Amino acid sequence: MLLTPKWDENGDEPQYVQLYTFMKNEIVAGRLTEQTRLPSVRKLADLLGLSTTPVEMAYQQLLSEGFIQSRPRSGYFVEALPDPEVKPGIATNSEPGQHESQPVPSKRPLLRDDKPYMYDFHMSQNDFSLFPYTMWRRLYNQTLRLEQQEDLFYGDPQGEPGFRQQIADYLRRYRGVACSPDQIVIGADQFGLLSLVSLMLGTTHKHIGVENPGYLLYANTFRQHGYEAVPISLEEDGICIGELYEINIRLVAVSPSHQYPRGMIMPVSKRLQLLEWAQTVNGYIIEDDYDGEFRYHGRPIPSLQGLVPNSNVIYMGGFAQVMAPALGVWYMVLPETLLEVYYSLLRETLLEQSSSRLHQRTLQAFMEKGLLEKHVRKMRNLYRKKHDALLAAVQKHFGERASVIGKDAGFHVLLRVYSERTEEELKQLAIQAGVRTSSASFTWLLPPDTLPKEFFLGFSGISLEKIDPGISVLCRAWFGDS
Amino acid sequence: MLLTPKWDENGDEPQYVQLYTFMKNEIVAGRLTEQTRLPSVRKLADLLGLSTTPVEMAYQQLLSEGFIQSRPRSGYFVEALPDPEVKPGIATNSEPGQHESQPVPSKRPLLRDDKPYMYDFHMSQNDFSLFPYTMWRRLYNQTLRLEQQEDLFYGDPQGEPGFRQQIADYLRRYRGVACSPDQIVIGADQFGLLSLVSLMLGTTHKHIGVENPGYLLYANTFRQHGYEAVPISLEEDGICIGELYEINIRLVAVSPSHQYPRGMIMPVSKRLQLLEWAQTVNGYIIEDDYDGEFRYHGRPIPSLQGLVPNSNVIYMGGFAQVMAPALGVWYMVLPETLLEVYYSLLRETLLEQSSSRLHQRTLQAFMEKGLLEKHVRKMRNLYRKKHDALLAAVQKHFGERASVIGKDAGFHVLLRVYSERTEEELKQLAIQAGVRTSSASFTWLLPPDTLPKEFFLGFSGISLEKIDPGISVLCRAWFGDS
DNA sequence: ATGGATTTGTCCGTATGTATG
DNA sequence: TCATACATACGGACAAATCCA
Repeated sequence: MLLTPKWDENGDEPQYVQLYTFMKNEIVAGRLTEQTRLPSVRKLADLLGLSTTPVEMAYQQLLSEGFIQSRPRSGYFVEALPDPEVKPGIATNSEPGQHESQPVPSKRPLLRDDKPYMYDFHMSQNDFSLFPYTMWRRLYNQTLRLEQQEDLFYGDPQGEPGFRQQIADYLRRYRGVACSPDQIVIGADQFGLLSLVSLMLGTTHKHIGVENPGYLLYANTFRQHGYEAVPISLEEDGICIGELYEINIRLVAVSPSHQYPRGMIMPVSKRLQLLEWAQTVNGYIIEDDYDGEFRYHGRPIPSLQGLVPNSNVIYMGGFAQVMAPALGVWYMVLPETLLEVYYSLLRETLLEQSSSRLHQRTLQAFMEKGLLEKHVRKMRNLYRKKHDALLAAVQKHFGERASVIGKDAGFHVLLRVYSERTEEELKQLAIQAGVRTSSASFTWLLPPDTLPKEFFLGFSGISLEKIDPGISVLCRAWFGDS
Repeated sequence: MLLTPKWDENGDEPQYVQLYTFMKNEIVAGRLTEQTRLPSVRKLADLLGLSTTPVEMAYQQLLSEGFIQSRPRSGYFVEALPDPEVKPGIATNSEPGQHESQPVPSKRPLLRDDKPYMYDFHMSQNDFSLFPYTMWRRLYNQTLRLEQQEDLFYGDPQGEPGFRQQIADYLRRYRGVACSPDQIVIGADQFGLLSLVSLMLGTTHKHIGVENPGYLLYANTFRQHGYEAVPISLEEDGICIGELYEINIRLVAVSPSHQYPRGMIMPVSKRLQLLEWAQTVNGYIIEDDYDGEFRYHGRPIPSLQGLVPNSNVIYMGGFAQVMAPALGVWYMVLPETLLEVYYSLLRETLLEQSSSRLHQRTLQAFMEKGLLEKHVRKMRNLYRKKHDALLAAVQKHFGERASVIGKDAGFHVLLRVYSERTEEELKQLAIQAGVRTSSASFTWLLPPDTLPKEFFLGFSGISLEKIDPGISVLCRAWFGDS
């Protein structure tokens, strides 16, 4: 609109004439509409790299021809177009291609189902009612100061050192992770961190074992980087170690503390077997611990990573669940054996840190004041209430017609429904009743012959009061009046 | 520290004894230092999933043995360790592995040269003295509100729609880029965005042409994803089109508006030839426009992308230069023909947005108020002053002994030095004189037989007053008293 | 709401290249 | 060849309007 793509540098047309013609066309074509303020003489001159004179002359010309109006010391404004009846040529000309600058309706496919539901049991929402808004604002504002100008520049590509120190301390205390700050790598998203892992490990074997069913991000991400994703069966106590030995892989992703989506805990005996497998094949284990802090009854489950010192475990965590996804702060803990590989990747690629330095510093301050610990406890208590309410509601309304899988932790349970209806029928009935609950079938990388009818019931996002009525409505939709 | 990795679940040791032993060891080993406050009885019990009783018993035991001290209604605090002379066993034992929680000196290689220099002509610093601190804080605080809780959740994986609209408008006006918001993809870093491009285009040809010399990030990133990076010669007016036809490639990365590092502008004729090449081989052009806003004399150079409608150009830009790198907001503009590929990548991989949603929203508000335009002009004026001062200083001190390459735009110029000394000597002399100026030799993917002695002189980061003395010092270091 | 900083239309002195006499 | 006039462009200056703390 303002920056004319073509400009006759030293040709015959004087600059002010070119400018005048360009702006006249913009107005006639309707791209500059009535009452629109033109850029000030000085601004446009500056933008175009000219002196004010040609701009002024162009504006004067437009002014004298009545295309624009001058409000002294306020600006130039586009006049209403001359009446079409008087100049029919312009009117017909301006019809087809007008308003090119209007937003075009998006052709992008809907990736998230954002329809409003009366009862939203989405599998992993957050409840932000307890988010420490004022404290976060205060700490952010303290981070962003003139006196600390350098904090606005690029930070450590691995993540802010002080922040990594805080995370190392936190992980040691609350998740039993044994690591130094040097082993921690910050990133803005899971995909990015996993991509780094795939680059670090991809020189030899390009296979990754994943839990089936499980969190599909691992399979998807590594596939994008040329890996083959091998589904590994899930037993009652976690991934099947036997299969790991049968197949020629050296990398596996697991969620031992709270399996996604089925919620099982891998017992210590199996954990030791898994670590032994990694040592035997000289391979690596990716430990997904995205909800490790959120265990509601019984003892928290320490990480696999800290069970045996210096084991080949890559631990993945982040602040999306404990704080907010919008901050964009995730991390991973690399085993010592991968540090050199990581450093050479840094050197070769000149990687920048993707996670905002300001948010890293703010989180660091938040943790240094011991506020994270406090906030996690608050959130856990809140989610525990919801969790308990959900279980009570399911028991009350469904009784023997459904059973709950994977309780006591995380942000959802699975509801196994004993119904004659097909999964698709159940889905539709839920939608019609205004209840959001997605089927767990998409978590299978390789679906079994008969899919169990299991549905996600997320409890973290929905408000406490809506849980019981929501479950009641869902039960009635599926089983008629109860 | 607090969460014991090993816990004898139902073994012989009572819980309080395990806890007592654990904490005693922590204190003796020095991991819990004097005057550190222990977690409160209730908190620790909650954390461990126990009742308060065993925790209280453990603390009582520690108290009675003098390891900790109780301050009623205040907390338990670690006492000073018993005197080593009295208990020599502990002292000797605590020497080697003590203070495990202390920050370990990093083994990571120095990636950025962060030594303090008296005169810092780093090639691409920012001057944050004019950063709109208060306005940014205000807008950020307005973005982060209880009433807009949802903004804390995951956002649109492509980037916030309203923000993309603002970027589209901005690019059209100030860079001559023609695009709809649908074509814009937000990301937190260049590497991540380029990785997406490499995944989108990597199904067929895995080759990328890059300017030689040029910005090595393109070669490095695509190499990591299995591409071969082919150096293409640089002519006086930009990349050599002839070579593109000779080699079997279908992807090239260029910086037409201000070539990095040599600062040349690709003339319109060559731009059209380049676009024609892309059409002929059915390939793509990556246009790097990271400093397109910063042209100091003469007219701004409109983007290659907007020269011909619907051309196969991927435009790359970001807010690191115009605002601050620490925000972590970059973007690219995809051609229409790549949108479907991008969408299926989104669907398959379940990509999350990496750039912080809060910063996107804040930037959006900033742009909606027209403040970005204002800020860019301010920064450009500031950098122009520095640019002009640098050129004057070089002329004044070096005279005929050096010439300047690539002026009038960006954040650096190249100084070609006519000296008998080797590059390494010049480097060392500059360092000894307290002047930071890196050689341009690293920008060659494939160095020529004789490397010209060219040095980066960045002017954006250094303060205006230091420019002339800095150049003076540098000249004297290299040529003796002048 | 109120004062100070910034922005804005307008005006003016000057410089340069070209055409004219 | 020289002086003059004109069109075009540059860089400031002024005072009112507007924005912002």
